[in-house]
Amino acid sequence: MMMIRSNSALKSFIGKTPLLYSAHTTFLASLIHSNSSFSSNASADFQQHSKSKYQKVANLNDALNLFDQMSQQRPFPSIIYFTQLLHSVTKMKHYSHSVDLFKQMCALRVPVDKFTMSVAIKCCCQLYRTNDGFAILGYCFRRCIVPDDFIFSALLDGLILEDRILEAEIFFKKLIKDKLCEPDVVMYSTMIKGLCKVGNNVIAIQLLRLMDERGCKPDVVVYNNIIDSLCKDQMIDDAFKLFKEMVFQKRIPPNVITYSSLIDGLCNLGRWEDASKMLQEMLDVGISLDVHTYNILVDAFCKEGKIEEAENVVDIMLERGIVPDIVTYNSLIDGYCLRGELAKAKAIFDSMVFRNIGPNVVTYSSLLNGYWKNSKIDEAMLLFHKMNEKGPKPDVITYNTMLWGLFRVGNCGAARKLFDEMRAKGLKPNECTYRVILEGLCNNHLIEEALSLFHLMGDSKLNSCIIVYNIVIDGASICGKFDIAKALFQDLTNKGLHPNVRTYSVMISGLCREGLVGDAKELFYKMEESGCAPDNVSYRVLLQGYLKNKHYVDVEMLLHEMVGRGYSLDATNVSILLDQIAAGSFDNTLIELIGKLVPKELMDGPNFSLK
DNA sequence: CTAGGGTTAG
Repeated sequence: MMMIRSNSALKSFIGKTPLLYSAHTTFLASLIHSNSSFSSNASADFQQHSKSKYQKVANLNDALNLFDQMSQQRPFPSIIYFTQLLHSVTKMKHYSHSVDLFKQMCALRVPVDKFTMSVAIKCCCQLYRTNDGFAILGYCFRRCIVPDDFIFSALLDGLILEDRILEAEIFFKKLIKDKLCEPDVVMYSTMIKGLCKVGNNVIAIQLLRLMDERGCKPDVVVYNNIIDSLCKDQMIDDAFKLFKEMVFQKRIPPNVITYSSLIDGLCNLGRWEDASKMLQEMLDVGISLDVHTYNILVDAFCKEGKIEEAENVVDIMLERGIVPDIVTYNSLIDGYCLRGELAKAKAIFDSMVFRNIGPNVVTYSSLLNGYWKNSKIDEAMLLFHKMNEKGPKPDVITYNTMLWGLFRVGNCGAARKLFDEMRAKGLKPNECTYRVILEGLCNNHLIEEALSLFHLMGDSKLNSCIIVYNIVIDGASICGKFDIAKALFQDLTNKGLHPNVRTYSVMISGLCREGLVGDAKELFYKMEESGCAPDNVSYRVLLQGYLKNKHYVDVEMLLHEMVGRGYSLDATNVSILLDQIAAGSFDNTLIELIGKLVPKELMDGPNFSLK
């Protein structure tokens, strides 16, 4: 059975590079040969028996009914039972109901204690209402309840959830300085998570060292936080350094999350063979893949366009008794969308209902994204309509997707309306929203509006972002306002921002568009000096500038450099070069040089017969 | 004696 599937997978790889093929196969092989993972639930069952009925409520309704009964008894049942019930509701993630029950308890004068407070604070924080959490902390002080690590951790976590990292840091330091508590491993881990969240891996590692020095031994969760963050930032070598430190120096056994993070990091870098090795290592040390790990693999295959492989992984999951969840199906939808197979994506979307998995906001957004990327305007509009009628509530990402699509088809008016609508619904546009709008306006030649929006952002985080600058600089330059582009380029350094490769490429392209080839060349060689090496795109842009401005003297040198760096030409370059060859502008040595720079994809095209 | 906190996937 498995062999047949592997063979069909094999077919899909014919024509691809052998390395990729074997890496994928090994990858699958290690999946196939791994042990089935039917873990014993004996201990869980045992624990079930010792649990009270307040801890075992199956759903929200039961919990609410039970609460009603309890609140009518006199005297009140033990606060322990109330708190257990509250905790059950919290574990079901019905945080707002939990807070509600807590409020009722207070109103009924049920003698709430530290444990109750702790659950209530936790719920406020998870609802992005950390300020309310702090209000309950004040209530604790008034009631002479001394808050403990649990309460402080919940508050710290809330600040981090709301991206209030600076406040989190101040709070954390204050706790230590005022000796309100000595942070334990969970609190350190939470603070470290926050630092990682804002990309401050270096400080996170410093805190890891500090906690060790202060006598709080880091555990696998602390390491996982940093390892995952490093993986997400594509700093996989650092991640492995930490991994080895954890395993060999600290003797902390990695868990399924450690491996999953590393495998995810490797897959995102396209390092299939290494990912495969890690998967094997994980199985060798006796850790089975869980639904998250499988989902990472499904997602990785989907992102590579290897849907057949992804489907194989799903089959393996099913065979092993691991039920694919909404994340699995969302990845598959993404994968089919990426390949332009919208009917397949829609089929999965529709099938989810039968599997008792209701499509969530991610599912809808993915399919919408697929429709827009493939120019299925009507389908996108219809699906969005359906979503508003009877689907999950669209979130910022949904709106960003819609805005992107509307701008792409040039419907700036509808985009405007939708933007107003999203704000009317109380959704806060994020950085991505502004990028989408700026780019949309620029691409539709509405540079004035883009600039006024850009200036409207003032000195916020939003326009102190190099990506945003790149968009506006490019937009201004495309719209013939190169003086503005130049001013913006100056402006960003004044703000202490560093131009990146893209910024330089955009500027070089702009200079060339203005016919200022000399300046373009100067900037091109300056960027390397500034520690920003030109990439393939920079070369292609400059070459295009040289050619379009008939600046032939530097072409040969540039081509040689491109060969040296292993770069290649794009379709535009090749097309102009072919014209020039036909016109006799280049001699034979140059034609040979060009031949080395034409990528295989372009060679196969019917328009290019360059040998 | 019974109760509470942190890690992976758009």
